[in-house]
Amino acid sequence: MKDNTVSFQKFAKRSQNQKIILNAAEKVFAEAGFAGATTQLIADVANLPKANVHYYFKTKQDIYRQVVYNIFDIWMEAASAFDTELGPREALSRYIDKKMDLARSHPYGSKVWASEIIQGAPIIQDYLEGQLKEWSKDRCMHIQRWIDNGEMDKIDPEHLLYMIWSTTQHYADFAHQIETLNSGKPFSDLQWQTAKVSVKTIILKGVGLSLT
Amino acid sequence: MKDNTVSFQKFAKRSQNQKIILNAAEKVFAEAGFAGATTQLIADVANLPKANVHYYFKTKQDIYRQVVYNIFDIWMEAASAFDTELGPREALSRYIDKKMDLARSHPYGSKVWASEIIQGAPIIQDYLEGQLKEWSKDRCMHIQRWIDNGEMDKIDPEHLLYMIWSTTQHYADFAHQIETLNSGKPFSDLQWQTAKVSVKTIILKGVGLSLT
DNA sequence: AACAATACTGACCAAACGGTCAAGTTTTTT
DNA sequence: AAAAAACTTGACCGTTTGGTCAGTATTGTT
Repeated sequence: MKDNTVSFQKFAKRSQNQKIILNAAEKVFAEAGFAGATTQLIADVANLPKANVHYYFKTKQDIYRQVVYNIFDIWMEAASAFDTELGPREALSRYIDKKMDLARSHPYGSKVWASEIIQGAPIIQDYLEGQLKEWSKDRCMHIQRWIDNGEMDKIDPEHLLYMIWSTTQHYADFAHQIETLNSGKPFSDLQWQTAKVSVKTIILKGVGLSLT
Repeated sequence: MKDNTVSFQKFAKRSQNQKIILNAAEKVFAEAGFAGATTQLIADVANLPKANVHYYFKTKQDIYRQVVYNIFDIWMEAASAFDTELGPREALSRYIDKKMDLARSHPYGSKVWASEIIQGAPIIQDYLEGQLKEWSKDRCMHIQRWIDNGEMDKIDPEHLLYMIWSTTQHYADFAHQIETLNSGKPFSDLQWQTAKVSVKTIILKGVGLSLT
């Protein structure tokens, strides 16, 4: 009983501080890029001395690596919302919903991901070639099947995926631009809802599916 | 006659070297981000000594500023392809075409632009609030008019613009990811054409317009 | 040919950075 | 209670970076 408690607390402390650091780092990496992010700034945002940050993570790259891995995990979890057993309308609709929710709830993560890819995926390349490629191929295959079944228009599945990715992530990555064009104000609940509906309407109709 | 030649050559030399530096810088900024780009690396890519780079540009920020301004100009030039006098189908179709061409011909510029916005537009904010906002408002107004005229579906014009921006720019900004999913090979001419057609087909049909 | 203006460059420097470390404190185990 | 393990931190250090500068070479002007 006592042992369990102790062990748990030990684990909790370490894990908790790492989480604080990673959250701070995600924000700093998103706003400054990998090179522009300083360990000092990450420490400041985490409200810890710099040396303490280095106690939990050996190098800046290690922090960055962990941040990117976490993002990839969240992305892959959302990817499972693309449930091909539901049929094209429901599957695509739910997937877009999930990705829009993610754009709103994890804007920093999305930005870090975007920067990582823009700069040639120096860290995450393995995952792109592995899990992401596998997932994409599988989903493209199912989309093609729907097309062959006459359930939707003849569209190159690959480009449909890219359109969903780009459009949804745009609301996170380019949030600053969107906010500027929105009189400097972040989207309201209603505006997010409108965005969601607009995206789903255009894409679903665009591939020959109705919304309802 | 002689004066003209001399003046021209003087001008040409300065302007030519600046162009070499800016081209190198665009690539370096795209691949490393602002902070990760070193003046030494820019100089190496431009095949010049670092001190020579600083002879033409006082600071790294000055180079970056110029690169971003140039990109904005190119973007605004493409924006004029959105000719509202043509009617929705032609206007949107040509605009998408132009943006896809730009994604292919100026991938570095697009990446620098994306990074600048992701990081909060520290340099280009004035232009976002000025020219870009004006342009967007004007185009949204015209789209709304088309909708009111029954020429296309009732879609929030703002989100239609975002979809076009994000989808087209995705082919530049996420080119590395796309290439990875394409067996590590860059898009062929045919694949670019397929991409163009796919994007136009989905978006145009998605807002109630046919391609032909 | 003499002069002036522009172009070029190696050597240098202060500042900032990632990372280390020794000396401490707190927590856990025995 | 005392030993061990984990955590915390200010001070420090080698390296890298943006930027300078003095001196040279080249080009243009008179």
